[in-house]
Amino acid sequence: MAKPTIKEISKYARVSVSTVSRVINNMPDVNEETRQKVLAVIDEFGYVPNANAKNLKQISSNIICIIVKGMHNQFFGQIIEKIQSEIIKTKYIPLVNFIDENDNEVDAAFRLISERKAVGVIFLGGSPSLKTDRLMEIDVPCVFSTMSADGLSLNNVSSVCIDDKAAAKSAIDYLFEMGHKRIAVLGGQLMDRDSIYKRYVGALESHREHGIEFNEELFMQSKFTFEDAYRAVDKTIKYCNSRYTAIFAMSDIMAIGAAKAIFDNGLSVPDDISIIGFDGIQATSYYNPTLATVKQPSGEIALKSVELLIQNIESDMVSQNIVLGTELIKGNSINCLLAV
Amino acid sequence: MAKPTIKEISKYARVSVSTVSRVINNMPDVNEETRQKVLAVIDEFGYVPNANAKNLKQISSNIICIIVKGMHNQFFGQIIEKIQSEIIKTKYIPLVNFIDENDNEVDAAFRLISERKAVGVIFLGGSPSLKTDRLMEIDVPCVFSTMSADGLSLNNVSSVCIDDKAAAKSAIDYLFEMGHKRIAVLGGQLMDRDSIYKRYVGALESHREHGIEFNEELFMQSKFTFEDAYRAVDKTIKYCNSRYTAIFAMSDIMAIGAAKAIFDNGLSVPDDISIIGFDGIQATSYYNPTLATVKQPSGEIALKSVELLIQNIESDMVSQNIVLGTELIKGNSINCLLAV
DNA sequence: ATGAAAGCGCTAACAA
DNA sequence: TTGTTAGCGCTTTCAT
Repeated sequence: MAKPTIKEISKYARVSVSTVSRVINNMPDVNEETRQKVLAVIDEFGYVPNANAKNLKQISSNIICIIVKGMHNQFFGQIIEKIQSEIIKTKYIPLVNFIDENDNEVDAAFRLISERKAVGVIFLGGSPSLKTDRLMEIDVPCVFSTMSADGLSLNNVSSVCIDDKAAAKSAIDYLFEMGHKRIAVLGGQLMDRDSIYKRYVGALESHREHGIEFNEELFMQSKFTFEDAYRAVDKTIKYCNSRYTAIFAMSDIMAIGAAKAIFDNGLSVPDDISIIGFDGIQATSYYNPTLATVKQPSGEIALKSVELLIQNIESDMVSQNIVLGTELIKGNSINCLLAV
Repeated sequence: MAKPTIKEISKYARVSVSTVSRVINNMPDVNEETRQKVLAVIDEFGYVPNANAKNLKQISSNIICIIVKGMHNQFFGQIIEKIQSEIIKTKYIPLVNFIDENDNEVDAAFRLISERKAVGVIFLGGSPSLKTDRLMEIDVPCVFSTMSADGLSLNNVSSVCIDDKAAAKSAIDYLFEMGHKRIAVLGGQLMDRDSIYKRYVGALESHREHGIEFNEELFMQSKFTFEDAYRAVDKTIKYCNSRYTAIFAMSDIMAIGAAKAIFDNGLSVPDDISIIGFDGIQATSYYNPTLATVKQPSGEIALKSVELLIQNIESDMVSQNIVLGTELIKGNSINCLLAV
């Protein structure tokens, strides 16, 4: 038999379709003998229930969809893998969707919810928080992973992230501690994504606390890619008269692009310019020199995202914003400018 | 209205459900006026067809599933993204599934085909070719992406990959050209994955052609991770008496791990030990020094994989094994030992 | 504990 | 060109 249906199974097991349905759904009200008989037939014919029919009937599907925007880096890679594996342990089914940088992530979520009857959504990357009007219309729980939903006051949206401001501040604080005074910030478009702006504010705050005014010229805007970070840093080295002794990069990928630009200009990391990155991807530990970074607890972020989402799906919990701690990894990419 | 169905739309548009169905499926036999009217109502109510119902009815689903085993690297990341975006351009729907290193990828495919009625499968990573018996039972077209299915003689299985043997050989040839004689090979478990074995054979062949016998001691086994490659290389530097002047790593990730181990032992790349990697991920261009590598045409692999699969889904094509060319990227990680 | 039967939302004959 | 209708495979009342 090619693809047996529940009907066929019921025929061969000499029971009704409802009984077979009860067996495959582990209902308690089935005679043990009957259950065994049905199970045997299912096994014999290699029967697999048709998820489409099941979901059609049940209206909802226990699909959790994960919408990923911009997965150019291992940081997201790690998180996605972990999210998937955590979801699989439950009765839910992960559906990973990579969307283009130019696509609207909330629209994508909508589509999946309508089309596939997804029961929950995890957003990874992008800036769904800027699409509140559309987001509000989503009638299943959502979790922003690595991005804050604080202040959004949407009760279907929760978040698991770090304190971007504090994390960025700790990085700059460290640079100041090491005697740096002219610190460049390599980041994305401000306002564009919340976390980017917060990191920027953290950088400013650290400057203020150290009694140093941040020179706007030392902000280098770049996309979160190797090449764009390279380009940005290369340009300032070649053409700008604002000199700096350290760079705070808003991602490790950018930090690596920056480092390469420095090397290619015949300079050294950290002797000429120190660098600290952000995220804590594995590649930083294997770079030459080992890159300092602010490590996000990616495993924990993934785990909490899934837990929180499932909680929200199963009970009517209120929206929560979980903030996790970061860890400063010192590496060998920062020079101490203080006479010891 | 919460979630309008085709019925509701038909009611409000004052047409029958079949007409609505015709409109949403772009059938030609609909009066343009009627079509516009229906479209307007669909838009007004924000109607989205229920994919479950559609697939249930159609038995098949136009879902293409992509089974990814071990996505620890950007190489796969790039390919997945491209495969997704190519599939989206068609009428098919990508369903990405990451599976654990210990899970059986063919079983996973089976599940998706049965449960979701997937119409095609792309395998990325893992070693499905070792599971021919189970693979044979799959009744939808499959494509191995980056892995060869040559010699499998399963007519539902095609592949898009590079010539691993030739590619590895070209890397080692280049090392010989640069005057290296004692070349270490850093690779995975032989026999485990076809492509790994082929790369090994390519390495041997190059040695033979250059009249040099490959010293088995110079084969370092490692998983395809930074840390394991690091461990393997660190060990040989510290404890082995077999010295080498160059390493051929079977992946760029391994090459980076190897490089770091060399640096941490106070040696230099390329002055003490030269390195060439494999895959051609972006990180190699941004490493310090720029790493030599054998670049796989990842975009083309992704594109051809999708094209081939769809061809096989739509017409009854015979199984094909497409082999694409690689490019040797020279980088700065290889020292020339020849007196010039 | 089990069965009969009514749909879930959609497509695809077939009829008009 | 449009409408009517019979299922697709399953779950879930409601009887028994």
